[in-house]
Amino acid sequence: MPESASSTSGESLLFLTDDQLRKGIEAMFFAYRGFTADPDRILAEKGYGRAHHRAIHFINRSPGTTVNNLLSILGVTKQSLNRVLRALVEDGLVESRVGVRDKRERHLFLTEAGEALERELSTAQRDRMRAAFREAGPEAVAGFRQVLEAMMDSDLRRHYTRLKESSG
Amino acid sequence: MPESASSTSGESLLFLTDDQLRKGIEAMFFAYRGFTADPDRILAEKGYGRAHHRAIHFINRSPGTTVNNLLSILGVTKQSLNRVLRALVEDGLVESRVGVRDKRERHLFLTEAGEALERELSTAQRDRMRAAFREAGPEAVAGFRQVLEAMMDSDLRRHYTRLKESSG
DNA sequence: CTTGGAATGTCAACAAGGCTGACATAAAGT
DNA sequence: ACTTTATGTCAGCCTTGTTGACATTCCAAG
Repeated sequence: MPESASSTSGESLLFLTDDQLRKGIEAMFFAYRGFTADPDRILAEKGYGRAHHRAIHFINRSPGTTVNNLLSILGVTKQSLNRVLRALVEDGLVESRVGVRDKRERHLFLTEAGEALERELSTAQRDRMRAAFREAGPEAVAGFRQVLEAMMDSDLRRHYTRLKESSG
Repeated sequence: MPESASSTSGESLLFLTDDQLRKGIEAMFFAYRGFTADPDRILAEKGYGRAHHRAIHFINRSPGTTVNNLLSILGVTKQSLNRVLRALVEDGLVESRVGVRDKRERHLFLTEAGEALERELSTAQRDRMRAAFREAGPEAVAGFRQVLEAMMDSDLRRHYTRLKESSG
């Protein structure tokens, strides 16, 4: 039986009790389902999955990015990403250009059609996020972001921070 | 081009700009990876996956729950859950008892071994959550929970609230 | 009481998207 | 030129989602 946080210093660390932590864990679980629900529906209609969404999202955020860079952001193997990218290229949503300086690299761009899908997906996801933000208020949103950032692995936080600062 | 929140009323709704929403979305994505990373490592060692973790977690939370109840919490098909439960029962982590009143139902319990694994997993996950909570502070944690609750689908929020109130 | 439908859980087969291993090509170092 | 390194592709496996078919149990209508 873990008896950790309950018996620490003295200055009201009640928010660190196992019970509070468990609530945080369950909140994370249920909220993530809501977070992905709307894009998932759109993707299913078009025969894509969450993996395609992630690729589209980050290509849109960093047009011209290489496959390798995308890999380190997404944290999957290149073989896995390759399958998804191949489908997107075949369907004309993503363009893959061989590198000029280094011909081993492929630079990735969304086509017009790819941008259209990206807008559809991100609009749906933003609508949900906006409703949640509005309901909770700006103070809560600041706390939300602080906790999430503290929960990231440090190498992922690097990616997050870089993206956050570009056009933020 | 979505031009939503930027042009709303007048009282400092800057936290609802598309850019702020995008940061929230990316924070959710990267944080969830951290959230699952530690249990995933433990599970992989033992030949289990995230699906097993979810089943173990909620059986521990509601001992004697039925398969059907678990289904509505987890949001997967009974066939999918059944595969996972079968493995856990075969490995002696979960006990499945035929219902007394209604023999169609199976009531689920963790065995000693199941409880041991549950503790190992939840301790790892709580450690991460505790570090994040401590770093962010109690105010941030309150906001974190508010936003997550607002992001849930209403039927999932029902489950969350019921669990939250039991032993909370 | 029996019989037909609803609820519950199980088995089989398939698809998406992770994974590792083997390999092709291009660049870079010796 | 030749090996080493980086990058991307192809093949095949595993987990965990999915639907479809089915067995059992319960319950309500006849």
